[in-house]
Amino acid sequence: MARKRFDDSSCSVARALNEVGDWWSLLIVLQAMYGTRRFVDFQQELGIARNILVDRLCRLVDNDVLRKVDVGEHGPRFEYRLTDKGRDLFPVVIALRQWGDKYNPCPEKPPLDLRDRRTGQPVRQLEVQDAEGNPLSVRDVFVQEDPQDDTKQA
Amino acid sequence: MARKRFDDSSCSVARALNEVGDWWSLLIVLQAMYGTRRFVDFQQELGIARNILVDRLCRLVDNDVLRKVDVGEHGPRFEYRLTDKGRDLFPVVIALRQWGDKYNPCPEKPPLDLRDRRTGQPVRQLEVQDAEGNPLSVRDVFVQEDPQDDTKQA
DNA sequence: TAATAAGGTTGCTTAATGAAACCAGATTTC
DNA sequence: GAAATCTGGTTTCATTAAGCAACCTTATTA
Repeated sequence: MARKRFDDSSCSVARALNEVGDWWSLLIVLQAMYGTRRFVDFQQELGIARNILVDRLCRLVDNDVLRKVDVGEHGPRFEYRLTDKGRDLFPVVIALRQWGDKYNPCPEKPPLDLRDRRTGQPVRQLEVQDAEGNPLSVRDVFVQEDPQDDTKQA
Repeated sequence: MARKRFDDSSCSVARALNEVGDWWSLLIVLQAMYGTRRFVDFQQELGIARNILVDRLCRLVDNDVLRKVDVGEHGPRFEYRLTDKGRDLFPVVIALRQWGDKYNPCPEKPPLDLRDRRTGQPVRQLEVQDAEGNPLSVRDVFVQEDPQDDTKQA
């Protein structure tokens, strides 16, 4: 049967995964962050099947993560550009990258070295913080229960 | 054909997605962060098919994201608990949650209110920062090229 | 002794993935 | 000016994975 969707889930993580939680969407967003904008370039850099790429690009455009722009001087030529919503996936991608670098480093080459364009300094390790900026682990947080919230759902 | 895997990809994001990038794995990790540990509880709270749950739990255990513990006093009774590696997905989950809350809020109820257990203060918005703690956007960073790294791959 | 619970496994159906072929409009090349 | 090329797809088809429901085994409870 069809893959289950979470459009109406009360969990925002589930709803987020609904938009970018498949195998390709986040990688497409990542490529876009690297500067890729054209259909053929996504196809070649990711090695994704073309029909799947069409499907994912359309879905990302529908979900306002990418914007399809006709940049053709003579004849149609399209670019897929990140929207603000798409750019706001930056922390998600960085969090995944740092986790991957920590636990599944590539044996052959060092991890990609992301740096601040202005200072040349490396990007800081992401962490969940409290109001004062102190690091928080899973066990340090709780869900403030809402009186109206009768049932917890996925 | 089979879904493409990224085990050998040079991109750590791709390798990370290989482990937790399908529709269910991250939600299972999320549930585990909420405190769920038992097979039936995962099944009921997520509404996932049992065979798929078996598959995902096994994969997460294989990838050292979860640990399967026999807690049976008399007879087998199992718990699936987060490992350190699994707990380190906290920033990923929080980043996704904050993104989801910002762009796809649930119309009926307010977003889950995550708070610091110690102070009761809400969790701070995640952001990518430079060495001094200033926020960085996608456009503020670049990849420090490695001399040995001849080809960029997905 | 029967019923229930935990933790799966098996079979079946349907949906999604991937490869490759094809296609149409525009452009460059010969 | 005809042929080849590029871009951005669409179509077809074989394979795989997801979802559902039924079943199964061991252990506990009624």
